[in-house]
Amino acid sequence: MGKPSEQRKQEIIDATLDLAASLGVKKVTTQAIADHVGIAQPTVFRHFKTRDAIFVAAISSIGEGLFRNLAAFFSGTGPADERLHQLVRAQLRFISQKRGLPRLLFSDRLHLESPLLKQAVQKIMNGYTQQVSRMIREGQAAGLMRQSLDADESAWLVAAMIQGLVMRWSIFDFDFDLAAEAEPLWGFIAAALLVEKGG
Amino acid sequence: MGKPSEQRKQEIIDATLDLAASLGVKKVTTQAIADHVGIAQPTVFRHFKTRDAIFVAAISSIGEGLFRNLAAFFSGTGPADERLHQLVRAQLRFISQKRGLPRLLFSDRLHLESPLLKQAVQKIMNGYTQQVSRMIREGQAAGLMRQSLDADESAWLVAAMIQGLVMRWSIFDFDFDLAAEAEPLWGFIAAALLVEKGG
DNA sequence: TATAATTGCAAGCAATTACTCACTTTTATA
DNA sequence: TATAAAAGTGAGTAATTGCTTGCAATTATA
Repeated sequence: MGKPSEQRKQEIIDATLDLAASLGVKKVTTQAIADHVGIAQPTVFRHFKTRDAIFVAAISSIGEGLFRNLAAFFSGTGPADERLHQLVRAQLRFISQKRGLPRLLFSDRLHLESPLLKQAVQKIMNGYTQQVSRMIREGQAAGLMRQSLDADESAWLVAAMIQGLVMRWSIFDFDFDLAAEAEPLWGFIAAALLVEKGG
Repeated sequence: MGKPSEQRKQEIIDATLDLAASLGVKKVTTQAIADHVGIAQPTVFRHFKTRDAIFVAAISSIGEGLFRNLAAFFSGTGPADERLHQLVRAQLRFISQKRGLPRLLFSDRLHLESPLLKQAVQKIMNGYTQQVSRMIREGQAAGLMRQSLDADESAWLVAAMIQGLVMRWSIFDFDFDLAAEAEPLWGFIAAALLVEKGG
């Protein structure tokens, strides 16, 4: 034994997300993590100072993965509406493979207990909506999207829809195909944002 | 002492929601509830068999309050779009006074631990979207709303937007006026749902 | 007023769990 | 190969916390 720390850290993060997905955050004890990784429980604390630090690292890990996954659409060159459509699709596909995310996102650990964790999430959400807002302004500048809607507000609402969708997915125990919701979701967003194509 | 049980039950529910709003669900211990009500901790168990039963009762209490509050808009007589607008406004106003709600809704207690609590929430969500879906179909029948959008899907997405909004409100520590978000939210929903008024 | 049910409490149990400590083994490096 | 740092462990601790129990006070009712 005695793996390099970075590797073990990632194993611990992966175990945390796996366990959160299947058992819920509360049952992700340091013992459960250790068992899942195959190390002793005190060893977990060799790699993370506290249990909360593990959750923060897990959220950050997903956040980075998300941005890596969506970067192409944020800064692509095609028309803004098509890129937004693809963004929504890619995002739901990504999240549908990360069931641990809603479990962490909707945990009460997040919602008052751990300021650090909350800050990490706030940062991700702010970064995300800024990018979407920029895309909407591009769409407006290109005459593709309604001038009447405020870009920032609309970006927040698009984000809110996705969050609400993910929340329903989690509350209903992942019992529908999240990625498949991309099309009706885009139908709604397009109806709201895009200017009517005159016949 | 020795109040009638129904009164004490309500006091316990109110205390639970108060504490959840200010401290987060995890810190709502039976001891904290007892202190807040002004009774001894074991006395709590005279009125609720388990701690979870308290949360279920609290969620149900809010659910009933919500439907009581929105019933008029669900079954009103005016045009569907105006009623939906008012519904959104009333709903956000109602929720903005119930900060304990998102704390419970986004607690990990809900998200795998307590099937009863989850069922209670699923029931409320289903009932809500059914009503909204019906309103949208009325709007479509009256020629006010786009035929191209599926009423059920749209109802879920409207609900998702509100949930996402409430979630942001909670993550950002209630630091913006939730009720004031009703107008931009309606602007977006209206753009999506309503048929363009031909000039 | 006698009786039974309800509401109340102090004390404590049993289980959980994040985290520490003393110590050994492995890995890296000079 | 000698040495130090890193990674690992078994055993244990301290704190929390949902819930039980035995008993007293209150309330309702006959």
